[in-house]
Amino acid sequence: MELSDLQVFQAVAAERSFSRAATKLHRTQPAVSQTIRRLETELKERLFDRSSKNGRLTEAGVVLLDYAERLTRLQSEAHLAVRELQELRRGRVVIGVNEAAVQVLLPIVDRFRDAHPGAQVEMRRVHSRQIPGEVLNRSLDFGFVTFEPAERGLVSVSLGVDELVMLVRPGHPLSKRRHITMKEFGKQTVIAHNDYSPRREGVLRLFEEKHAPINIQISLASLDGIKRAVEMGLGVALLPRRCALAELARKQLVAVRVPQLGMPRELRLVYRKAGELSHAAEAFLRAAQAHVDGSKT
Amino acid sequence: MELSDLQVFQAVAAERSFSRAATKLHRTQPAVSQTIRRLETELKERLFDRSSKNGRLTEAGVVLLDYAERLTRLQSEAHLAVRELQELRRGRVVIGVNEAAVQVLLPIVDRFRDAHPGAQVEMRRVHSRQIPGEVLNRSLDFGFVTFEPAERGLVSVSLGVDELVMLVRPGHPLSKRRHITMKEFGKQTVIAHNDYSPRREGVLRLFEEKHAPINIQISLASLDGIKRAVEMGLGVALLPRRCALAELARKQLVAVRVPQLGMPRELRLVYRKAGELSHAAEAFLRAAQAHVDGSKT
DNA sequence: AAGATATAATAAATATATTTTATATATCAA
DNA sequence: TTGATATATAAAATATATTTATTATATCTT
Repeated sequence: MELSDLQVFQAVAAERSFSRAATKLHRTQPAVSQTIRRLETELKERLFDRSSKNGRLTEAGVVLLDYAERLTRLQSEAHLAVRELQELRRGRVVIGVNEAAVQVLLPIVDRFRDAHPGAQVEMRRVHSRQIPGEVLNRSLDFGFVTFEPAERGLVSVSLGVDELVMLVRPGHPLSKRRHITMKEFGKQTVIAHNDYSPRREGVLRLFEEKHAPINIQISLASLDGIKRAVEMGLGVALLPRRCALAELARKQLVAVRVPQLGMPRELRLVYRKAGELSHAAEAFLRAAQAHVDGSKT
Repeated sequence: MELSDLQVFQAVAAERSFSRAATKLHRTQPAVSQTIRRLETELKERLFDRSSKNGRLTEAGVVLLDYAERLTRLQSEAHLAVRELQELRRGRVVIGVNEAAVQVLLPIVDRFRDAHPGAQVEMRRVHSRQIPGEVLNRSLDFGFVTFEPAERGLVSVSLGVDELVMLVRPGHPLSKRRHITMKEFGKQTVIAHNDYSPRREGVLRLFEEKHAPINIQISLASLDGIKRAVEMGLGVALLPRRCALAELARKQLVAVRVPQLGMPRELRLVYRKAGELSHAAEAFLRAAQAHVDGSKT
């Protein structure tokens, strides 16, 4: 009694016909007949009642069918179980991030790779606006955003809070200050990103309302360029603290808060609601959770 | 993935060695190697860790071993279930009877249950007319009838002969008689069933022809009611002897033959022609046969 | 009741798998 | 390193399963 035999048996039982089962299984009718006969001789029992036209199961056939179903189900479960293992090991997590996110995510990625060395992590540059859509359509497993997406079917967890801070070089006159006002910031030479975003517009408008219009004198295309320019003393920048975590730790740059701005922003990891995640993705989520929990304490 | 492959896999896991497993399975070592490799390529996953000498299972191997055990256990359960069916430790016989049959069948059922305590017997109330059809369409395994059904595909065996007798209470004036005439019966107060049947009509007509019309003064809906009424001396009844076997044995009632009626009726068990019966049904048939043979002697 | 049609069983030929035999390679211990 | 043990690989032999062609059987029609 082999699983393949039982599958043939199931097909015959389902189709109520040897020949229909044969075509369904891409075999010939005699092959099916033989398989059934093999089972029957092994069990010393007829499985189908040949006397009636419509392939009716005998009592023994009914009993065996039940077991056949349980056996084939268990077999596919076994396959699945091994696949799941593989997915964790070979699996791949794709995260959509914007430039500013990398430094926040790196410790999580590190923790995840530690636990699952075989798994791959890809961090893909995606504009924040597009992230929810791409997570939903499965182009991404995760997205890193600073807002709570409205799309249903998405969930998000907070990875902490961030705020806009003024970045200056260590020797800068304001570098010893704990915080400054918006007016003070307005007087600075500002180095900024040169792309458009609604949030950026919002910030600029906020400064205008406070009669402290920002004086953007240098605009660059990359976050890294901005930071290097600030380090060189070409001016100051207003960026989320998370964008310069590494430089702040190394004291290459100093962050000065601008409390008036009052724009603390939550960093969120968004993903499809549970049950729709790959095993690798779930493991990544656990790593993220562990990281958040670890940071809190 | 076949059950035989999994059994090889289990042997290797148990022996922690390909070659020891091979000797245990009465195969050669390469055969075992191939089987394992077959499984591994199917699952795209190694099952044993070849790097260490002692055949250690990989993570996937551990997972598969669990399923292999469940699968082989289920397989032997399937075998066992069919065996049990064959040995009649399971199985079920459904018999269609009318009210009058129960007393005749009970000793057969008793004998059958004695031999096969695990088997179930269901006696279902079915109208005589419907019995042949229900036996043919397998709603019933057996039917108890008093005629030989014409349907092809059906066979029947006689369980003996029965006749209509007059039932009276022990103290009744006629209770000591061996037999009476129809005329004598015509003078009695008769308690009868109140439903219609062609046979009943035939009997009534017969009495009229003999100028001894029956005087039905009480008619009841149940066989039991009739017998109780006779016991109470309300009248006499004309019923097949089999209907009152128990009461006759206990001498609660007395049967007096009416030879003129001359309507001995064969009691028959009908069933589908051989080869289409379940093991339980065949065993029941054997019990019936044995009962008939036993009664004759 | 006879013939048509569908379905399953059988037998021989072919194809496919599995096992063995023989040999190679790797690992571990001394 | 060698020698011992264990697993892998390759080719031939064997066994098993599938197909093709045919026959048997049953069911349905008329």
